[in-house]
Amino acid sequence: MFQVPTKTQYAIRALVHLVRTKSASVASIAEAQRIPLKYLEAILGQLKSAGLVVAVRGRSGGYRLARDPELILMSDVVRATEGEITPVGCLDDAGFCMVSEACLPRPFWFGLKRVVDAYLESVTLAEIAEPGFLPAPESSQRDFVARG
Amino acid sequence: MFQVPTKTQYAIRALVHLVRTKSASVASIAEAQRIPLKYLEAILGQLKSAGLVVAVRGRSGGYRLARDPELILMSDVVRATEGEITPVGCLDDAGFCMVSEACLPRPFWFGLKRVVDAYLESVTLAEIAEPGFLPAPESSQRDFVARG
DNA sequence: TAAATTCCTACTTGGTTAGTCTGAATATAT
DNA sequence: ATATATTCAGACTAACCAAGTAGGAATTTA
Repeated sequence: MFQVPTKTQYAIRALVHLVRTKSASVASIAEAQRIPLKYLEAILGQLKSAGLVVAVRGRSGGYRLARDPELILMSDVVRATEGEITPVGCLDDAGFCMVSEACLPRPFWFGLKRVVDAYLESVTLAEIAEPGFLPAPESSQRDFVARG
Repeated sequence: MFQVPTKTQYAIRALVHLVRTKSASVASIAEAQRIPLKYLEAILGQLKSAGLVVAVRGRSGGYRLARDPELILMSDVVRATEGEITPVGCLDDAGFCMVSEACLPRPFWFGLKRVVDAYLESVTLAEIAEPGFLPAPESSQRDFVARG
């Protein structure tokens, strides 16, 4: 569960690379990060469409970040490669599950979405690119749900 | 991203059903929860292997919870249907990504795993089966990561 | 002994992910 | 100018996995 697609992993690695090199061609990123060249081309295209990177075409062109990495949230990146986070369909559509007990689980899924979203919004690209970044040792998630 | 497989959704719905009915046949659960019969059979088999439910074979048999729903964590359920939560392969194997900057993102993924795990462990089946269950309105996830 | 049930194994099917291929458009270095 | 290095675009393919089916065997009770 929660297997993150390689596309997103590649995207993040590429962006981290750009944090450190300022500017780089697809080929150089692909080699340094061992990402299939043509695949990475497509991925950077998506990141460009999402406004996270800027491309310079032609000889001695390449990619660079569209803004400071402190201003790029990981939620931005994930949204760029995969769209919104919706653990379960019934968070959008209001079909069967609204009616019966079948959708008692709905608030639970919604809580999961909130927790994941909050985490992704709490981390910036700049932080990831910094070698010292570490998750905190201990804390209970318990406070993030209220009982009815 | 984070699309939860229907198998897991079905598993949870089935378990919630068992919280409320005490005991039920696959057929009755399948009908009430609109889950494909044969598929649900397989799913309940997994839940049984995981020790979450108990089966009674033969006529007037069925399934019931193996223990009180207060003692069943949602992490138990998810683990039963999908195994461990590993957003990214390199959280297990220590290959390429350990070496170079390629795996600067690793702590980030680890943090995600921790956040999700913590949430799933913070909610019990009993709570989900209760109509009043609701995620809390506001709180920052920021406290769950430390900067290096 | 018939009916209702769990259990087991194999199969099918559709969609998604991951990646390739070919080549066009564009800009620069020389 | 022209060769070269790059981004860009779209179709295509292969492999995998989720989702669900099919058929029947094993088991227990009414």
